[in-house]
Amino acid sequence: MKSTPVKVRLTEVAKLAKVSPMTVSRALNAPELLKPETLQKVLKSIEQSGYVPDLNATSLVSQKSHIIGAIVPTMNNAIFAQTLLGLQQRLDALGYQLLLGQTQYQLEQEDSLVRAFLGRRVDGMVLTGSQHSPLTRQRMVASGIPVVETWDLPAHPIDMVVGFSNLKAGQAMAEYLIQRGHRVLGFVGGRDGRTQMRYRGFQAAAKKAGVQLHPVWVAAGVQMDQGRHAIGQLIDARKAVTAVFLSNDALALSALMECHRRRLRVPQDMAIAGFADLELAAELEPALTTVKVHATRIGEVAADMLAARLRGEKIASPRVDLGFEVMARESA
Amino acid sequence: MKSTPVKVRLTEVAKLAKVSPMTVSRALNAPELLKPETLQKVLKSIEQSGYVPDLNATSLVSQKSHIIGAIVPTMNNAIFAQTLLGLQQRLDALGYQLLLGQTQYQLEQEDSLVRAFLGRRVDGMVLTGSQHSPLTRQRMVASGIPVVETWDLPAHPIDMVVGFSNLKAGQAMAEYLIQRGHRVLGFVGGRDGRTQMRYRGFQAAAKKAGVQLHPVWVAAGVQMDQGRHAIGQLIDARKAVTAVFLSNDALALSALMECHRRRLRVPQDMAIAGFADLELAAELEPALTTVKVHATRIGEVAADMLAARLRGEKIASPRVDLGFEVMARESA
DNA sequence: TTGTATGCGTTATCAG
DNA sequence: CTGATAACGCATACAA
Repeated sequence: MKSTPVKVRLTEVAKLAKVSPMTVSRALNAPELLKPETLQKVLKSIEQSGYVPDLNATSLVSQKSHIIGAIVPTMNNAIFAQTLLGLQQRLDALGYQLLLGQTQYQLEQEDSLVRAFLGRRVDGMVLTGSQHSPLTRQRMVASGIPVVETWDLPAHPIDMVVGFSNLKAGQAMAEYLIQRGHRVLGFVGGRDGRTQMRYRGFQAAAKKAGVQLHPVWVAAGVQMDQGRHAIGQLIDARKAVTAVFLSNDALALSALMECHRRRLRVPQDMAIAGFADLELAAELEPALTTVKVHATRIGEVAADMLAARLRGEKIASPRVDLGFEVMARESA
Repeated sequence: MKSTPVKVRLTEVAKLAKVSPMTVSRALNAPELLKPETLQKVLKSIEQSGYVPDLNATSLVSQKSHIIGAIVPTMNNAIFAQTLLGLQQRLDALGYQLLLGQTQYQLEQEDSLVRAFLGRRVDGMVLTGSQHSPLTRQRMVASGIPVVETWDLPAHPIDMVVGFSNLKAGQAMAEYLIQRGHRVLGFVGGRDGRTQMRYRGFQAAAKKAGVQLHPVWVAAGVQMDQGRHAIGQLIDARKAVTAVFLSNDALALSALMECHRRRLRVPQDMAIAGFADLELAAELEPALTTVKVHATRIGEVAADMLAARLRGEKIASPRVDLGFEVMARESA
């Protein structure tokens, strides 16, 4: 049961307090300019009427929406959820709101989201990755708003970047596995750009060490159970693979469990490594060796970069490399 | 490197096409009213200028923002991420955008988010759970916009509801475990309202069957490793607990792994049950017995309810019970 | 210290 | 079929 909604504007409050609309506006935005008594009077009227300023109108006149748009492939992946968590928390503290879009790994989706967000006159944008359609790039540049690309360190960013080198991360994991004595490696990952970069790094290190490498490709925006199937495939192929790097921890979990099921000892019979260092990585038995990537921090830094730019500050570095860390645990 | 952003409005496009601003507006919103030639001319100018309509202005005059606000405890929990996934996908199809907020399980946060969203003149709201401060309830009712509460089936909803009975879900799991022969049960969960309801149902069923119950309370917005600690506590207490129900799958995973670590066989020495049926539940070894709750569907239904209401349709049922399902797998 | 006029970028409405 | 005018709710700039 809802009461008839009475739309209350500045004018209504003004009448109630017997002042001009401008005085009400000032009570909210520059209270120090008002005589204490009038301020009290106005605040009381605001309270009584339940007035909530219309931010659309404010945005229209101030030319600032105080909204940041963010686009992720999917939030149904803990790793992007973490970045969004950091982003949202920081934005909240900075007085910005978050408009969210998901592409489900479809590039066209990004185009239409970018357009919609620009229509909303977002003050800034956060994009995931560095692979965008020419149209998206063009729109972003033409808009003139600050843009942060995340999860990567492209050579030619649209504007600002916070991330890490997926190439080096893949390389580091290969080197770690090789140093642990493995001579036949497996790789399992999707077809998205960041995973491809990890593979290239992994491959380069394998080649350099003269080590064999067997990749298995799964669909982007993967179902977790692809991990199980992919490692099953590698095992059944009898290529003598002794260590597999899966491009995210969810896949790695699935693969690890498949090894248990097949009574393979991890890491003795098969070493398993993941990517992301989700919370679950440390919980697994054996604990998962993986690459930690500071997902939450990426979101926080993105928010800070945008905010600094919106305050008109010069950004010390428009390219922040947060690095990564190989978390050597039990599984590899 | 950014080019100087040229703000292009309706007027600019109109000048370019040598028509009035209204004609441009019509080219976008009611093209059938225009003479084909003028339409072509205008569309060309729009294209050339890269014009993107300012939706803030549109919202101001139309009194419709085409934005839906959603508030979740945290998106760093796969289960809410799933609901958001469903919500966002459906909203996108319906032409609405998603403004997102997280409370981190803090009630005051909800108040301030609701206020901010109302200021943005969202067309509708999606809330998580049914426990809200009086202020939030009051604001929601006073706003007159459609509101959907999710993940619960409160007796006195603010407006519309989609969810399931947490009480019955808890009860069903207890009955399942009891039927499997367990006589001393453990429960691990947080202090949030929905978990409390699950506990009440679990407790009621235990009592009815004359079965012992040992609860362990962990912090809301729990860290996953609380699962490990909690079950360790139950085991060390030597209360002869043979089955533990953890209020989410993440906790259950952690508990399950702790059992492996202690060389307890699951389910023979200790049965483990979770809640949510996250993707990982089926992947675990042994596969996790849990309660499936249709998280994605909750988001979809919420979107549909809002959209129907915003189209002015009568909602057949403002209370949708999506139910749940005990997924009997190997762990219990 | 407070009030008045004006405009932000669009669309509803009414004329032509 | 197209254009002129007046709003939408607020804040900037100036006046009093």
